[in-house]
Amino acid sequence: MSDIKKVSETAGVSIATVSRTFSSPDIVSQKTRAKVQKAAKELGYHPNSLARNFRVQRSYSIIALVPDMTNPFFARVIGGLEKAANNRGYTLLLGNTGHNIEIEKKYANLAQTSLVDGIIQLSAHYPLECEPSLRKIPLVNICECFNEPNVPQVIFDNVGGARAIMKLLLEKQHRNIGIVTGPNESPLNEERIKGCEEALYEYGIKLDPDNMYTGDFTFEEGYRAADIFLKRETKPTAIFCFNDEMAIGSMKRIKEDGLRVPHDMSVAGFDDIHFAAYSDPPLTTVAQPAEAFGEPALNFLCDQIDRTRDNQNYNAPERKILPYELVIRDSVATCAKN
Amino acid sequence: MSDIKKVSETAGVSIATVSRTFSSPDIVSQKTRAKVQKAAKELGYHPNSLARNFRVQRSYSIIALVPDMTNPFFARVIGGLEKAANNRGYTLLLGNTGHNIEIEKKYANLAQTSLVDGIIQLSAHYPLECEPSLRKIPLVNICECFNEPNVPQVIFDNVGGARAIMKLLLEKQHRNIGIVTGPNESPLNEERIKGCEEALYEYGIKLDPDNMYTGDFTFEEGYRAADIFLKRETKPTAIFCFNDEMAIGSMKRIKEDGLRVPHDMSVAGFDDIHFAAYSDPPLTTVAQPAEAFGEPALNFLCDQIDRTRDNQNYNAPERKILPYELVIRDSVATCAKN
DNA sequence: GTATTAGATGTAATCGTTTACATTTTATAG
DNA sequence: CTATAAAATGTAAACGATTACATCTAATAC
Repeated sequence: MSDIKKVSETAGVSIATVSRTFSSPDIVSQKTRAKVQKAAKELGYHPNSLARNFRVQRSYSIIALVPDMTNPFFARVIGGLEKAANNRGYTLLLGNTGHNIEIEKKYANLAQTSLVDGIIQLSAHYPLECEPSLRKIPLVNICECFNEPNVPQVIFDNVGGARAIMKLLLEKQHRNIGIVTGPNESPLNEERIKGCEEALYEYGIKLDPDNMYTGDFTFEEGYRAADIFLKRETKPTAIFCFNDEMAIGSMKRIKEDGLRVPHDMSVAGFDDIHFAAYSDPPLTTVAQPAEAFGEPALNFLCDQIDRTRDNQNYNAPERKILPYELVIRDSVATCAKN
Repeated sequence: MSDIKKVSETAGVSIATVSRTFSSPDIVSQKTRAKVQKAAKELGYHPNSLARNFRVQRSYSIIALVPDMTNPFFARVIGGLEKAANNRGYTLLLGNTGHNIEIEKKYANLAQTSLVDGIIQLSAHYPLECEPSLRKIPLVNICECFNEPNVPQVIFDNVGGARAIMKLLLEKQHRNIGIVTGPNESPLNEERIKGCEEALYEYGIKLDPDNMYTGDFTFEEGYRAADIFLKRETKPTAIFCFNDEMAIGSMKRIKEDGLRVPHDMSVAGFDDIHFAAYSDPPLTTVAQPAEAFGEPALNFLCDQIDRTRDNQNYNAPERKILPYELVIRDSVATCAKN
């Protein structure tokens, strides 16, 4: 590989000029710029980013800590992040943590060794092991959020979404609704439960813990939840799953009993994954604007990165809430029993 | 941020010793190592990877150029790549190209600026724009491959997989089989077509172009293909789609006509995405060992990286073929017509 | 014409490590 | 105990760019 020096020699200018024609072309004259570019082309020269990043002490890359890339929802979120990152001249690294806290630390460590300029955490816990006092690494939390001062969040309106779809079920006369939640710990889960409560409250109904099954967002758990509900003396007339995968799993189980969705039992999901339009029947669900996390997340993160470099003290923590959208397809019908 | 010098001062050793306790701890004595680690901890020191990578002239990261991360099959491939990369101390960057050749070039350019040590290309064309003579960048091609000398490939046994599932259909007495292919240009597509031909040949049947529909691997195109086949005077008794998404799209369309899968029409897919077990009916398909691409891909790539650094001339190009596996579920039945 | 200024280029220090080589310390053999 | 080898540590030169500052050139004003 040829370096800046070789180019400067064959172009007959100083290395500073070569550097400038690549990093701030506007301040070098037309004529010299042409000379340098010609020489660079001849020699097959490309500025060495390793050297550049080292010199300016930033990597122009950020990492997203994603619990499960295989999850279609996260895949969409990542798409949005990537686009937003590229718009700002950052490259996006992905850390697939598999919910494993050790792997997550390993990735977060890239920030401490200056390999990435900031972190976007998609799970609900603080990813760095260092003391709070040393927490100087730009970080934003999206999707599922922990509550830590100074960490900006961009979250989805989970309570609104859950409330809306629950109200839809209630409007369709369902009164015995099975709810398949995610794992207990997650705030996201609590918010969706809160949304359910609010909707039920409007109809004068209390949330019945017996009607709740704690799943884990997989097909398999949706299947299992339906299995349990179906074995009850008084089956629910509708099942609301906290994500689409579980809803599809539930439908599979329901259909195995010869029951029809939605005529015999309604099913609602959450997320609106691509597949939701192709399940049988197509799933009624609430759409999260997965791609929309990108822009605000990068706004927050770039702000922090710039502030950190300028040694400014941080502003008040910020938070952006993304709106939901109800997607009505064919898996919910008016309750037959009433 | 504290640097190596500060640590060396507070530990009372030279910077070389500090460097060594982090990069090759075995060659520094127990006692000094402890001193250094203590000092580092006190100061919150983490070695600056930017500096390190610059010094050793490698980034320990590689990039995978993936056409569509949202595609569940690629998501699995990426998972396997990531694991293999991590095992070798590399971090995996992802470039989501969206089939866009400009974006792809942009990502590939990271290699020319030394930001990544190598490239794993998941599509069937050469990603670098430089002259063949300058092609010194470690590169391996997986999944869908172009044929370029000196670029190792790891591919899936597409002809074997297609032949096997086609033979299954033929064994079940199907003689009029609709085939939904991917876009024409791709080698992968040609291979699967070849597999179909081979199976048909064994039964003395010629591949009939009229029974082929050129799709694009989306649900929507599968749906459209089935729509066309269903409108024929003599409908096929089975449809074989070159991926699961299209198969699921086909099933949706077939069921809309009140036809049952597989009793009235059989459907077979390709890939065995997670969803294939949860479609209605569960899909008979051929499993590609998506995660298995990772290991051989990284073997090839690391070989190249090391050879390039040692200035060795390249070996003969290599190629690894991954075996298929038939996954028999409920979407294929014996042909009713015969 | 000269004085003044803006624009273009050059010089050289610097970023934080690694590592070849030199030196010192420690262990082993006699 | 000394001689020798091995192990541990130190010294200092890289790696390839950026950039503050100095210098030179060209443009403008008078």
